[in-house]
Amino acid sequence: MNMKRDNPRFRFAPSPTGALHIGGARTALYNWLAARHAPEGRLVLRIEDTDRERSTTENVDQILDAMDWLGLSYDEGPISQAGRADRHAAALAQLLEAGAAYRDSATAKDVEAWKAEHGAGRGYRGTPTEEPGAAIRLRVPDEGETVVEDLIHGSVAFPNAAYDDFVIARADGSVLYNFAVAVDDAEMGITEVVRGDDHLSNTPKQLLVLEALGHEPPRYAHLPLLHGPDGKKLSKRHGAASVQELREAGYLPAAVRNYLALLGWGTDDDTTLMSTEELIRRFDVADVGKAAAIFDEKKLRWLNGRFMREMPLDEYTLAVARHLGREPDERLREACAITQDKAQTLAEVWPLIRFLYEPPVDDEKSWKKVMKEGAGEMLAAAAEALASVEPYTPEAIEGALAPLLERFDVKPGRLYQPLRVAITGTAVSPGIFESLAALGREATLERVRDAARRAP
RNA sequence: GCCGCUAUCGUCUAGGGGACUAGGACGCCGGAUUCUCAGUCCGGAAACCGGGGUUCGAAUCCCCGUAGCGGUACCA
Repeated sequence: MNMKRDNPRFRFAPSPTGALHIGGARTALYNWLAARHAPEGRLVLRIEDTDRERSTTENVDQILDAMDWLGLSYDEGPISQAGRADRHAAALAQLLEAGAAYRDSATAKDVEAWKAEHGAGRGYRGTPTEEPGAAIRLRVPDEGETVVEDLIHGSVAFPNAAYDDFVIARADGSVLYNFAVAVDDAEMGITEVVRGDDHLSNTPKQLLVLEALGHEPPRYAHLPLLHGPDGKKLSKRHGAASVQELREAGYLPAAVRNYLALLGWGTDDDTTLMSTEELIRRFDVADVGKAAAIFDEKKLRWLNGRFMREMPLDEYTLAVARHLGREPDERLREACAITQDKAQTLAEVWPLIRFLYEPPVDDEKSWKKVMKEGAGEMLAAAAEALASVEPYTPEAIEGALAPLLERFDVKPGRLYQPLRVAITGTAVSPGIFESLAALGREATLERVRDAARRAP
């Protein structure tokens, strides 16, 4: 935030109607970065669960799990909005008492009829009633406009006349979103509201509630939305749409934070690769752009690869182990060592090291492609060389194999590709000398001799 | 329909009246690294939505249009 407040209080307020998707994750990230950037910033997590039909505890757990995996901590909460019903009821009573809100038994059809009569541009104005089955509406002025001072969009004015006297509480007394949000933000001392652009048009309503209640409004920043590759709103159709899916796809939390931060926000010097510390240091909500961004997994993959390559081997091994659901032992560490500069996601590691754990399964296409006439003879010779090489290291192995190239008068690929297929079953693997060494002499000889017998 | 937001390479963006022959990154294409794939390095193609203004000068300011998106629920 550009204007420094002493103790800015941010909030992330997801509704638990599904898993935390990428757009929500970015909103959470921006709030977190801004809160951590400010000297005494605090972040409150509030669960907007006033829609009891769609809100489930499973979804709440998923959101908490996603926040945890992303490394986004919060200072207060999670606070259930539904759990604050008594506070909402009190605020409601206050407005009813003051005449700022009233009971109205109008149905959706009635509102429609009213508009047909008064014009589509006029907001609905109801008639107070004492009937029991009536909802509660807020009185909206007919004149003037409500102005949202937005950190990203500047001043945005909305004509009051265009807004209905909107329903703030159901007939049963339970409150609705725009009312609950305004009350909670005010009573929880929220000073900075950073949320998606889809709430910009809702903000005047919340401002009206705040004003009726006599509360100071928080500062607002509405973030541009995230879209899928087709330009439409992001959804399951677009591949990895939830945080959990990102994790399963093998992305690193730090890379996801970096990528998400860059979606809608950039640095003046075009820095792309940033540690989370640097993100916190440089992030400013006021610098966020105005246009919706498209989530492009290709760039995330690249960024993720960069993070994977820069990790210390132990950390990298641990990340791979957790992704595979294994214990990080010495064998895995060795396997990771020869793949670290090849994979872009954790999910790509296993196919590269699988041959160290399981017998090779011949990929027919690879076999046919590399096992040309004479391959069997070369493999047999290679086995012989490998049987006696000492020590059994990548360097020594290379030294023992190189003379065969001259002896058979072939290019390196003619020898190394058959060897690769012999030990891994496929034509793609980490470096051949590293792979032979990692496999170990015994297993190597067994596989190479077996291939030598079967090759032409 | 009404109210509102947005608009620079395919994508993320820099730029905020002259420094723009519009910069960077991903992706793409080509080359190098002669063990595969990847990685890495080098090079290349690629954009100011359209039309009017304002101004000596507009990607930048204003208006109109177009397109996309959001809101318009007793959803959040």
